[in-house]
Amino acid sequence: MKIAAWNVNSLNVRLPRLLAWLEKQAPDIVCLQETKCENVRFPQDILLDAGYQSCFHGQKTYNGVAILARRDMAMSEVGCGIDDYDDPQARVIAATVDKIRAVCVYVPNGQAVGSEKFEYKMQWCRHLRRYLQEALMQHPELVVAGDFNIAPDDRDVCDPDIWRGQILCSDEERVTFRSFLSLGLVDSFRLFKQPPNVFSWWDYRQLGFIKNRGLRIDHLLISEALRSQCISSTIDRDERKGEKPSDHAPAVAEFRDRRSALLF
DNA sequence: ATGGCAATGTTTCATTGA
Repeated sequence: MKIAAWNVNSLNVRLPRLLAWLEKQAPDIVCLQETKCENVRFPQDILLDAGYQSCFHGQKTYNGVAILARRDMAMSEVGCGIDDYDDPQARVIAATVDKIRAVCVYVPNGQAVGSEKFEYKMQWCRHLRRYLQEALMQHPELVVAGDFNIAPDDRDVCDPDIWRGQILCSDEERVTFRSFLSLGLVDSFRLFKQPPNVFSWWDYRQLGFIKNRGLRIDHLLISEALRSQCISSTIDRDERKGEKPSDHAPAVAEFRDRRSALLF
């Protein structure tokens, strides 16, 4: 079982690449961010033809999230947004897929430390934490997948000295990231020995990808109940190559086959 | 010191992203 998180930076533009990627990687669950796609325009039928059902929470121009699941899996309990938090921005969608609760998140960027958008990011994250705490109580097998817009520590930053204290890397954001983990979640990527300088986002400008000047800001956090089932967690760097890539590469976690386990 | 790329709609520029 493979679960992925991918900020596609416009589903409309990325659809050909998404379809090719689904066929190549055959993930079971995919959490998409920055679909920038209103619900009425969501390419539900095309994805169904490709073998995936979907739920989506979009808006015009900005943000937008969706969860894809293989058609033969059971998807239920779809929830949009954070409960008891009126957020005009479409940044969260959750669904239960074959007993796993998947929460797809697009954390605000924050623009600059101390800015109004930074305060929104911090407040938003406090609401997300409360929401995840509740979700964990109801669903022990939980995945929080998406674009967190936080590089958890210096290993996740191409040039820590340049980025120190900057947006995506500030202490306040890193404390916030750890506050998610303290709920009983773990960064699946760090469960495994990883090579250095693995990132999930590279600036389109200044040959950022060629020079590997990136950040690891896209994450798959998993609950304790899923930890022992997780067998790998990687970034599909190749997806950042070629024609019209997203500026983010997908994060993919693989889990031991659950179907046999369900028999007992 | 600034913008540099890409996507969107308010479209031939401004805004946003990270």
